[in-house]
Amino acid sequence: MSRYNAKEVEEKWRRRWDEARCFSVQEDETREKYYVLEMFPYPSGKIHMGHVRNYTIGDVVARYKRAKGFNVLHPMGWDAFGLPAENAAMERGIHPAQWTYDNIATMRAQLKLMGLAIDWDREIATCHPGYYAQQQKLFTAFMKAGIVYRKESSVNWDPVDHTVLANEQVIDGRGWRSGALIERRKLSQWFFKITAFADDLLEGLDSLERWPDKVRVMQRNWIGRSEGATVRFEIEGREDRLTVFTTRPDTLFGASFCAVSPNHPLAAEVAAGDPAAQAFTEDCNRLGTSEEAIETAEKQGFDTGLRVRHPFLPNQSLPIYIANFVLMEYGSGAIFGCPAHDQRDLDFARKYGLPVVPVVLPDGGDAASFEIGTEAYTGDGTAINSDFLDGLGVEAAKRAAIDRLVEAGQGESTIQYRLRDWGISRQRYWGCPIPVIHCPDCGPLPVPEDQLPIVLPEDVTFETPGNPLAQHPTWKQTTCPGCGAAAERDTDTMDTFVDSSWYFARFCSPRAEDPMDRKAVDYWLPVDQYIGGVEHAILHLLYARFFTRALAKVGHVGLPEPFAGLFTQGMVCHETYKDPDGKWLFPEEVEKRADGTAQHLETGQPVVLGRSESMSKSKRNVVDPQAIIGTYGADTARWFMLSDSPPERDMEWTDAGVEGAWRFTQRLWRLLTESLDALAPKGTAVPEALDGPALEMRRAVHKTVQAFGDDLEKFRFNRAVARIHEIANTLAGFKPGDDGGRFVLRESLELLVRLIGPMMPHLAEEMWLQLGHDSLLAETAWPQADAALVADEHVTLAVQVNGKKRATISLPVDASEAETQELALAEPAVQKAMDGKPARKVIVVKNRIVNVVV
RNA sequence: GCCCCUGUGGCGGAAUUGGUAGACGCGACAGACUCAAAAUCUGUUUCUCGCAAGGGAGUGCCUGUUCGAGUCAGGCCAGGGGCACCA
Repeated sequence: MSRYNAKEVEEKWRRRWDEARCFSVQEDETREKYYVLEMFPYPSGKIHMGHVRNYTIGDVVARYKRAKGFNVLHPMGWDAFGLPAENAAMERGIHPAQWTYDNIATMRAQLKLMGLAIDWDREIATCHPGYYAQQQKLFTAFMKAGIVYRKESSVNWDPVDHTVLANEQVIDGRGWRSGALIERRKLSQWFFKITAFADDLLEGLDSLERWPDKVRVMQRNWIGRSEGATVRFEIEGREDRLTVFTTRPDTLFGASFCAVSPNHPLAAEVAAGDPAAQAFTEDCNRLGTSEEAIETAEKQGFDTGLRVRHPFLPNQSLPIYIANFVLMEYGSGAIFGCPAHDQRDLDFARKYGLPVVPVVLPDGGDAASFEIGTEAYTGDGTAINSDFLDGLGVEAAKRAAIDRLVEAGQGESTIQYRLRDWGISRQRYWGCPIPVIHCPDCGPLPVPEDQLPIVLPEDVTFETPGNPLAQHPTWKQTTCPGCGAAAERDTDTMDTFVDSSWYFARFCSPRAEDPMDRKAVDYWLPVDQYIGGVEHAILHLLYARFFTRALAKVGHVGLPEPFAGLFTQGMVCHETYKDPDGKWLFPEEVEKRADGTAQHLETGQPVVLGRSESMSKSKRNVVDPQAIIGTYGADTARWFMLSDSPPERDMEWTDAGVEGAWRFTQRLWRLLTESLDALAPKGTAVPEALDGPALEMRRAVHKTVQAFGDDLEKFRFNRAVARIHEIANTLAGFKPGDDGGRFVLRESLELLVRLIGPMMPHLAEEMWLQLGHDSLLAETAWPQADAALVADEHVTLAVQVNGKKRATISLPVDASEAETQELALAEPAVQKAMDGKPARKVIVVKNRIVNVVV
């Protein structure tokens, strides 16, 4: 028989699966469901190796669970809104919709080449009105439920492009596209009240047992819950008070100043009457929020001349500064400074000559001599110099201080979060329009449901900078749903993270007239296994968790957590190449030599080999999946993706590795074709007596079936692959002598084919056909190992003398300790190592090991 | 600065969770087949001493717990990731 022709065979089976509609699913209350989902792709143009890895892993899970009898939902869609489409429009004059749908068509075709077990009937694209119309309904429902609100906030404003930029789009204080100096501007924007769910999102993490710890830790830190106290300082000579949040109310007696953010109302008030203060706050704001600016900026303050009264010491007062390191966004935008026990406060106090009074004594320290030098003491200890707190530990002192604050009406215990509400307004075209009408009299009102959807106008221009929606001559003009007067639409669109915060729910009923069909989501949700890159560990996954809670609140779903299981796969890396001028080169431009050096294929110039890095267009270290699939077939690409590296770790893409995978597919095919003449007929019963090599072979295969299943359950695909190699090696050396042997050969091959089905589905189907089956392997149940064959009859165990292996012995499973010991001591090598000395102790661990201590 | 993860052959990685370290693959070397090449097949491949039989060392480093440590504990070192003026 000829070599395996991947191209022909793969095409054939993809057609068969399509024709049989294998992967279309419906709700079926009589069957247990399993929802596998990989993070849907952004249609950037072409699929990359990261997609191949992601969807291969998901497809193995989907096909395996299907074979196990689950009703498997495995859908695909497109995260299709976003800025790159607008950039393409500006650069090449293509309409964003055109660009996006073209890319989707290309990428869909590429994904189909992979042979994924996907229900394509459920395909969705977030840029399609059928999707974002539903999202607008959700927005208005959230508005009514009080989960959405409008607030003025300061944003990064690009004065050249007339747009708001995300922090990541501001580089060294300049817009990434325009290069213009970014201004801070106040804009009214829509916010999702994610902070209302902060505690619930935090607690929910504990229930996510099938999530990586790493992701849970990252989310926990991001939410950043801090317990502490609010203190309301009386301001001398005024009626109002200065509200401050602190996690260390126990250090109040060490307070030597208060400070407010340059954006604090009090700072604004002072600045209004004092040009020097005005100049200072403006200076602070100019520095902006870029990381480097923060890193290098010195602590600076401006004394307002105002003073607050100490809450526990009526005769003492503290100065109020405006300080550049106090954030308006966290707490109340004001702090009290205790220099002795906070490094930042200490730096500030030293600079402005403020007192440094230690109020926490480290354990074992001496109160009389304890002094603070250049380092604040932030550890545990006992309160000193603190009146009624003296002698208490930090925790007890915190409680006592809070009790006293409450008694005096000057504060209370408070919980603060680092998490901030989610601003979703974007001044861009290619996104979901925010369904709100602004009326001069009635204010902002949700668009009534019967007027939804608000569809994006197609006739927009990208020639002038700014938001095309705002510039459209007529689109925004409408009437107020409240009073009927002329009013304007909100011209902002939603952050694209909103689109991806509920798509998994839409997949349950992708064509429903409402955002979702409650019966369908109740059946399918939660996603049993979600798979994607760890780069989404915080934002996307947190937003989706928040969104699900919000959906529950408005009655669309009945559960808080969208993803019961999460798997974060590693990246695909490749060596990097540079020519002598330092220009990056594509792998296909480089020829590697046997001696480890490399040269440029066309010019013959030497090539500098760089370290392996995550594949990226900018470093050109990319390999095109379509080319690989064209050369070797999808099964080979899938197999290589699963080999060697554990899926959670970064993997290295190498030519040698792919070729190895390709050789193995050929080897499997040869193994089958060369065995066909020696097989027992299909359906032959298990022979009554099997012994010798045939029995050994049969045992080995059944053990593989058992172990392979365990590996898949635990996402240990690389070990599962290794087991297939092992059993293929064993099978290649197996010679079926008699009818028993012929039976075992058939059984072994059939089991092998069924195991590789989820990983190399096309090859497996073809082999299944060659083995004489007319049913689809995709519709065949997962094999069950025979428990009697999996259990060992004999074990080999090591014999150690003083912890050093000296021999191995073989004996029946569960042999008695006495028997084991006797056999172990009888080994010549053991006797030699004991050197004539008597055994002081012999440790026998049944079926494991013997250790002789002399 | 704070939090988290990872260190095993030339390389990717296994190791029944405290019990035979290096499965499986890649690469390399030797051989078979071939006019030749490719493909395929058979060996060898942690380091080290030795012709061999056989010994010794070995999972980033140090200390400990244990009959026994890649695995557990403590302390270092190195690499990676996340957060970061968060009061």
